[in-house]
Amino acid sequence: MAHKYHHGDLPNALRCAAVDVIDERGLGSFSLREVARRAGVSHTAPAHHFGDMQGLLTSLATEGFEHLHQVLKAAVEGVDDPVDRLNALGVAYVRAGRTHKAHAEVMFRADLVDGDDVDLQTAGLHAYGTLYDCLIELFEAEDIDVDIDDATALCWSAMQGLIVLEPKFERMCDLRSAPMPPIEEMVSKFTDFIVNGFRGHRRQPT
Amino acid sequence: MAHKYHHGDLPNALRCAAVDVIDERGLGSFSLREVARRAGVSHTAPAHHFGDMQGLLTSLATEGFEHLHQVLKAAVEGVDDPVDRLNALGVAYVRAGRTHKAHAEVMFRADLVDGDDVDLQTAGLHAYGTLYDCLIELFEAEDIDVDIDDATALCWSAMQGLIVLEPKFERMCDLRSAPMPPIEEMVSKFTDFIVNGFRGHRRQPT
DNA sequence: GTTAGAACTAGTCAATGTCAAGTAGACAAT
DNA sequence: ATTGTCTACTTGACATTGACTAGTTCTAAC
Repeated sequence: MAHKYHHGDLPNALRCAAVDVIDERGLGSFSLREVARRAGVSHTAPAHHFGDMQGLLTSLATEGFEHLHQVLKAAVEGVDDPVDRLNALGVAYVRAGRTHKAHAEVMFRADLVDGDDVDLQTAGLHAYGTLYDCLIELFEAEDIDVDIDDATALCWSAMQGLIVLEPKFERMCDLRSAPMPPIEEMVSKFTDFIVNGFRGHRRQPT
Repeated sequence: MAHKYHHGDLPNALRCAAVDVIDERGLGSFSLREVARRAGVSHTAPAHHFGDMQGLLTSLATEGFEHLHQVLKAAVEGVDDPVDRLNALGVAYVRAGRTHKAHAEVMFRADLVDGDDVDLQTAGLHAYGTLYDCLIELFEAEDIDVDIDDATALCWSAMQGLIVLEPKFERMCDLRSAPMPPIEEMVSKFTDFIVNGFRGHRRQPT
């Protein structure tokens, strides 16, 4: 027979199916049963592995953060200048949000995921750490006296806001029939402004 | 009898009920029927005024933007210094997000609202304009040469990101048992960094 | 008073998340 | 080989949901 009773790695298959469903129909009309259907299992199979819908989506969000962490690590590799590194992180971040739209949509949706999930937290912390470390290096290199947590928060907020608000910005540009610059360009501008802002807090002004 | 057949202003009553439902049960388990129940009308009454769920939520989002516009206008009133004005806008923005949590949750959810809705667009544009105008004044006052749309995008993104990511930041602080500063303080820090960043693009350096 | 139409209700339908109960296979102990 | 006990699933049922169709009730213009 074609189908084994034991699937092999159903949790992963369900995650993939979930990504497909979100990509095709959007999170608004996401359905556990549709996910099960695509994975070729019964409609209650997902519950067995993830408990409920929140469990599946939390697992997806965790996967998203883990992937983000990898992407961010890869982005700074081989880049020496701290500012370039920061910019590379920003670009990688928004690109990850684009290439993994389904994951990105879920990752910061407090109403859909279980924020207390330990795996989710550690995965998020790892991604956070990459940015955090990058800023430490930058501040040491340029002798900047800014609280790292504040700086990390600003950088992350700006990138996250950019991703969320991009459709709105695009509309604003359309209304004035001005073309919206590619998002990577926006990231570079943001990075430039923010780094400039940090430089206002140098210990010994040049 | 106590109830008139015609409600008087059912659309408004439904919006209020919707806010209550979102506040109490969250957007995840939001239900049109529950809204109707709370408003004391049949389960199909909302459809008559808003078409469908997306219609109701779009109306809520529009209301949110209109309120935000009022709040932002009020925040800058009587504040003369452009930087103080920008800071006041930021504080008002995050406070509006807190005091009107239900609206804020809906306003930027592309999957729940109809982005093509004209009322929603104009309401959003008005709120955007307040920030836009504030930055124009700032740049004129300080002779800064930065594209206003880029600047607006950065300010808005940072504030929006702060609201969305605040729970995450709080968790990061908890994990190191460091207290999270009040969000208004974060806004002021962000504003400071960002304005500093803009100042790096003065036409005639001081 | 009649009538047109707006405001709202009632009933129905397929679809969904979750729960309870059952079944199929793996695997170790006897 | 058989038993027993896991895990990995399935089947069936239930209440709830959004949306649709077809009515019903009230308002107001004439």
